Amino acid sequence: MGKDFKRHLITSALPYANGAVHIGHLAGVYVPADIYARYLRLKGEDVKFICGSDEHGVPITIKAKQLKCSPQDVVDKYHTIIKDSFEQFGISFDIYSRTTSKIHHKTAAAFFEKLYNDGKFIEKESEQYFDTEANTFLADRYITGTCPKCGAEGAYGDQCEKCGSTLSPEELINPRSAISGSEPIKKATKHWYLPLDKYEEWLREWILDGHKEWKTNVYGQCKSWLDGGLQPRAVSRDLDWGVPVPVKGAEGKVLYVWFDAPIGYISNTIELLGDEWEKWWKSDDTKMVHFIGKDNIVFHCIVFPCMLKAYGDGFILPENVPANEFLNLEGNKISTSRNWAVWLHEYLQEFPGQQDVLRYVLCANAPETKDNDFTWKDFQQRNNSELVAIYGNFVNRSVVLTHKYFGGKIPVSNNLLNVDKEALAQIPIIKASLETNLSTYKFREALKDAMNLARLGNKYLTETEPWKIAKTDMERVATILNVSLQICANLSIAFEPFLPFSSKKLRDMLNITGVNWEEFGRADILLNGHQLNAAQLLFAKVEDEAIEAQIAKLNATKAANEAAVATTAKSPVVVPQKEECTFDEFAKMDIRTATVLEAVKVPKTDKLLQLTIDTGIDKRTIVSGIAEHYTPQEMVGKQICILANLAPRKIKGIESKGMILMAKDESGNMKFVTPAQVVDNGAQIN
RNA sequence: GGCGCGAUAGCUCAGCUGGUUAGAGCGCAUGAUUCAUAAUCAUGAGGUCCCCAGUUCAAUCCUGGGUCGCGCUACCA
Repeated sequence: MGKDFKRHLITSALPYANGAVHIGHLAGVYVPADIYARYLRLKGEDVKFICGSDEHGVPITIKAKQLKCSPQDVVDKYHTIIKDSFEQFGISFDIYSRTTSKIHHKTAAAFFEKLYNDGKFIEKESEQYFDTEANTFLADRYITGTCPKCGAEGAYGDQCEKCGSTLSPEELINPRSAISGSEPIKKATKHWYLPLDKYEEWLREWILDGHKEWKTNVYGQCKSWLDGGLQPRAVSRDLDWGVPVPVKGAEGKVLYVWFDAPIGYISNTIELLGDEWEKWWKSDDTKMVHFIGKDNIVFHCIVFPCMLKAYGDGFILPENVPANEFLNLEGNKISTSRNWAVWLHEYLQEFPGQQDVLRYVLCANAPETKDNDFTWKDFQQRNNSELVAIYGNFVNRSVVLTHKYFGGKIPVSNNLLNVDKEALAQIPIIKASLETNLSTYKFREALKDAMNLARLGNKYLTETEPWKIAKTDMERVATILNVSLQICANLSIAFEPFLPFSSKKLRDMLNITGVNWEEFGRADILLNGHQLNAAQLLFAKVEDEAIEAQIAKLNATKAANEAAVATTAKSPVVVPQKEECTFDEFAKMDIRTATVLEAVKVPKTDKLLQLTIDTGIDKRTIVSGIAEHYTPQEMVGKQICILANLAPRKIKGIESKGMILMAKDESGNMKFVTPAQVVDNGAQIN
């Protein structure tokens, strides 16, 4: 905002190294970030574009277990795939490192240590699930069970991959340890928390007053968090994979990934620059921008800034956080677990040399303001009728004609007529629009600007018709082609941030090297008499077969998914028998019949019913999460079975004394258990 | 359930602080053209600006309510 920045630090979200990168990641984060970075470099700005793999956290340890290898093996595998595919795709990171690096461990530990020594954390004990067999605490991801929302088996303690709901371990039905398969118990453990609430006022001022120009989704999300009041957030976890907490008595604890990962931006900068790094993180004249997806807003706008603020020592804050929405694929959400994605490393193999096509389509269709849909038909159409027909075709026309009439030498421009002047005058106008759009993160619009330059070229050629004039006035033809070629040279600059491979190809054709933004807009980039190289096509048509093959591939995935669902429906996955228990243990449970007297929905909840029941011994209240399966009216008068002596618990402020026994099938339908015939209330069940 | 963001031509999107006939690209139709990867250029058809109510001389834009999509977040002893 008018501020004069000396350098630009650009970060893009660290991809999680338990899978490859797909078009959703690219469209949301890496393509826009790369365009931005390339643009600034072209302008001669001092730029560092930082990224790396995020390699800690529980999902990776689980993946390792599934694959029967070490977590290190997992991250090695995916880090390599991700790094290679980014590189081939032309994402121009200055460094792509990883959080398992020594330097990151050292940096992250030191960061924690300073905050710890400065008394910036609070310590708290809490109850966590603990696996008695494996003798270890269980992170959310290490607990599996039945999803309470969709009924799918194998949901994780933090999320169900089938239906995508966010969960907490307590919600899982029939929780099991992912390590031993046993039923976990609750146990107290100590952790450190960053008291975000202490930074609320400061955040308000910084974001709500100071950054009204942020995208509405980002600003609104931040405001929502701040208005809701911030809570202390745990920064450590009981786990053996990650950066160990550098404090005495913290054995078996590591930094929580969200604390660890953003420090990766810093450690990767250190790895890249050595002692120079501080200039990039601690100078007011550095402009830092985080490119992320919308699910990451809170970490980059609230949590990480609090960490930097707590650390102090001159750390700068992001100037902007242009978070994008999500990209869907053929009408459905992209899903790694369901393999519903277009994987970058597969695309690179199946469409060799066509990086720019995907870059173009993902930018043109980027989810900047709302979720968007990627379809292969659209991909084909944009390639064939935009890249090939407009941009590629114009360049081809210009170069082919020049070879035909002037042996491939730049012809001399003579008297410029009005048409020529008008065409050339458009170039700086387009440039200005590009600059505005790029600097405000409107990459879709910016790409349109660049395309308009190619349109201008086609229009110019059609209006001037050099192939007709060639019969009478070669001098005029020389001027026309000179102008056309100057437009081509400008195109190679305009498209450089978006389509670097094609720009390079175009420059090779024009036989020029190097580009800089400064030249953009000029009509004398190519000198008279300069020899061009042979014409080659900038873009190839994408044939129907290629698209059909991709769609067939997706259909196969869909069929496989449906088959998997069908199989589980036919032969339901039955949860294995629990650990043996003694008769005494069973006898401790007081299970008996009861009748529902009243039932009401608990206000402001989706799933809770408050039931008044007659247990034979008393009338009591039970809160049960069955509102999605039974209406209150249905429940009244029904005889049910309850666990009567379960320790009472407050749910939504209501004391619930006991639990209703429910049977649940594969698709998540819950049915209460009832005696075959009505019996007296309070009848014991053994 | 709470909160946030979105909803504008067949598709993808612009529409600044409310103001005469709501714009662009692609697709479609018609015409022109043939240097070019049957590419290009011109013209045109296409919209209850999600719905309802309100404020206003005037609302796509403001207010209230609702519907749908997505994200964050809460309850399941």
